[in-house]
Amino acid sequence: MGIVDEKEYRDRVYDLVKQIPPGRVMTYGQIAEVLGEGYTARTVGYVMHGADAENVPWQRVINSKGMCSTGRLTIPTNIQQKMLESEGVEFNSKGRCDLQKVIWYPEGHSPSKEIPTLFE
DNA sequence: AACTTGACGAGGG
DNA sequence: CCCCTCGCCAAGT
Repeated sequence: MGIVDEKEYRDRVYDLVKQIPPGRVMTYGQIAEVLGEGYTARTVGYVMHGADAENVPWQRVINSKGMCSTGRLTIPTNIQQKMLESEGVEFNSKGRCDLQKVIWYPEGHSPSKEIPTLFE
């Protein structure tokens, strides 16, 4: 009808992130892949800036290497990792976690490419 | 309206 | 494995 009932670009990202269970993670690229056209890993990362204000579990979104990408801006380095560790995600000395263990996909979606093994 | 900036990722060296 | 470059696209200047 008249009023646009489409969700805002950002809300689609936030809604998906809210579905990630504690102790599990999704990567930026994975989110872009699930949401489809118009989304790229880069833009997903960009919209995540407003996530904490929207009550979104932003700490559950990490990069494709299994590392936390925060720490360059206002968010102190390692805060994200600490938050994930407190929900049970383990990181090695290089700050990487085993994506094969903790990565999460929404119902109906599965990995489209190989998930790299964590090499201690 | 043009240019710059990223909480990214794949590929090459 | 590490480092650099390039492509990506919304948002802010």
